[in-house]
Amino acid sequence: MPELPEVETVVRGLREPLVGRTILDVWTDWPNTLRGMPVADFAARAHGQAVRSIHRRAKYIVCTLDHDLLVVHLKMTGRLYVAENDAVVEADRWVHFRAQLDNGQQLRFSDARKFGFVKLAPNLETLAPRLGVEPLEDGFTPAGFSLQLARHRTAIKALLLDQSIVAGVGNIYADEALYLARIHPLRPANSLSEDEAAALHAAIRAVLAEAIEREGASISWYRKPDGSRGEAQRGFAVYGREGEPCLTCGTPIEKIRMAQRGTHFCPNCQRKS
DNA sequence: CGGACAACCTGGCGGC
DNA sequence: TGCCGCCAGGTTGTCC
Repeated sequence: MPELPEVETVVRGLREPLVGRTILDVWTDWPNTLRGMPVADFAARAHGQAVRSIHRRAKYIVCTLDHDLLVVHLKMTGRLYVAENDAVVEADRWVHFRAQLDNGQQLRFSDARKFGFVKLAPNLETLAPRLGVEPLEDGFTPAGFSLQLARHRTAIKALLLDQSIVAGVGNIYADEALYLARIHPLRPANSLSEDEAAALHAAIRAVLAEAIEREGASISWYRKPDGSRGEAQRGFAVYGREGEPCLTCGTPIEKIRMAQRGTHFCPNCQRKS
């Protein structure tokens, strides 16, 4: 579910209720949510640590505690939110982790598919050693991106999904960015001209920034921490629009399978050559 | 290095 | 209604 804009929206929504709070205890009903750390060890280590700050790196939610990082990955169906101790919300149906806070509230992690995780770690590098550049930060430049593309002959869509190149782009925004840049998803990365690389660089930034403004895309599972839906799906030009007319030329949008992922594009606007 | 594919899991949906 | 197969926004590891 969540790609960079969704994770960013969650982080922004949790900052106010979470920063400054102290963790007292934790609970889980699905131990693998903690990926190997016994819940008793997790609880003992987290106990008494305050949340100093919260930020996003790629699709990871990173809470800086006094002595550790609390790292959450939502994967496909994860939701993270803060609720009053006795409050019952819809997402609780799939809740697998709770952290008791010092103010009568709880941080809850809900995850229908159980792909996501909550970990305590000294740093993010150990957990995710090869994350690429943040696409919305200054380090992401047209020239640098062009150099990266030149080093790979794999399909450009597959490269956009590779978190070690650009971190945070997922299946939806890869399709949307390629459409905006008018580049066919099957084009070998090293076949893009400098102009095309620059156009794709700009398109990645544009689709991500717009989706953040719309507070993420609620196609199925994603919700903001307050339980409401994002609106970014309203801006999609190709994702989920198979057979519908291209917004530019009217040609029906095609859906193909590549890198095991659904891939949407306009066969007229996005040429192979 | 790259591509294919399985694994991790469950829910929702379309088809019959 | 019920059952079945298929699909899903992510990441990692293995095999060839």
